[in-house]
Amino acid sequence: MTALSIGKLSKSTDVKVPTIRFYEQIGLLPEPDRTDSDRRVYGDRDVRRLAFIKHARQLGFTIDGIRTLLALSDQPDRDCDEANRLAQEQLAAVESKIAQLQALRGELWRMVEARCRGAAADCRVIETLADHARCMQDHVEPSPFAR
Amino acid sequence: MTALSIGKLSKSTDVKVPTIRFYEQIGLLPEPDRTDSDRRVYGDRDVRRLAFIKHARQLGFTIDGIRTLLALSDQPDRDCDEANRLAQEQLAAVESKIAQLQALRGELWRMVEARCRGAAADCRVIETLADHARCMQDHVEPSPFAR
DNA sequence: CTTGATCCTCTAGTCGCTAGAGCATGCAAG
DNA sequence: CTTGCATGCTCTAGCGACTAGAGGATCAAG
Repeated sequence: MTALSIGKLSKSTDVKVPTIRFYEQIGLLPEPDRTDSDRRVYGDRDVRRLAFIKHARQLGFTIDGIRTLLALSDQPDRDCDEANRLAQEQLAAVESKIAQLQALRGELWRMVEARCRGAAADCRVIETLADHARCMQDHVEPSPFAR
Repeated sequence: MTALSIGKLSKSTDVKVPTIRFYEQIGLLPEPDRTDSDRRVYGDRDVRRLAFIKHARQLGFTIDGIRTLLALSDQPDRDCDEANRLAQEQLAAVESKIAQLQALRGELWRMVEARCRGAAADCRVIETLADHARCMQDHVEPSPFAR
């Protein structure tokens, strides 16, 4: 059973030290034991939990979603419809975000392609931005997933 | 020359009233004239400027990028390398974001596909999240573009 | 004239961190 | 054993881009 300082935990999970403290503060990570001089001491459980959190964040789950997922995995006797549902939702959000970004990419392509070489007066980039009618696809609301 | 209240401007550009005031506060929109009773009065110029801003935001430009773009379009005698550069950057950011999201989508597909029907104890969703080794692609840093 | 919509300013909250101040400790080199 | 730097601690404030709410003034329709 390894005992890790916050710095070691940070290195072994690739999550920054202030972020770990932040996760503790908002209750995503349990309050760890402390040394005599008040330093946090972590164990393998914490490494696994933090890795879980990190992975879920990378997949775009919100902190709240992760909270649910963690509660689920902490009580493994419940059924996991909730987890499936969250994953589904996440997938739908990612897919709509992709679709939206592909539309934006199209428009940016046109802008970059038509780029001007002269004065900004008839700069295509600026003109395209100024005249929304130029763009063919409708833009979508920024998805709740973003970032 | 139409004179618009902030509410009319909001409706005609589909930008919320508080957002318009916020844009004024941070200097993206000029301070408009006021009526005797201190209400903001806008004109066509403002409609165009706000539409420009909205469009650029939808394309993912940051407020700072938009500030540059607006400065460029306000001084049309300058050349527009800067605008081209910004558009290029934006395109690159969007493309990398798409690639990243496609990787995430792949992983979420696998999670959703393998979804369990029993107890959370061996829930694939949770297990996948817990065991990062399961995922084939490396996750990328969230791009600066997101949202 | 009344009522409800719209407007005003100001402050604070959102999300998920990140940065900094101002200290206390731990550890290795000299 | 001292020096000095890395790491740790708590606390507060900041980021981007809004959004929400309080508490009040004004406008326009019926």
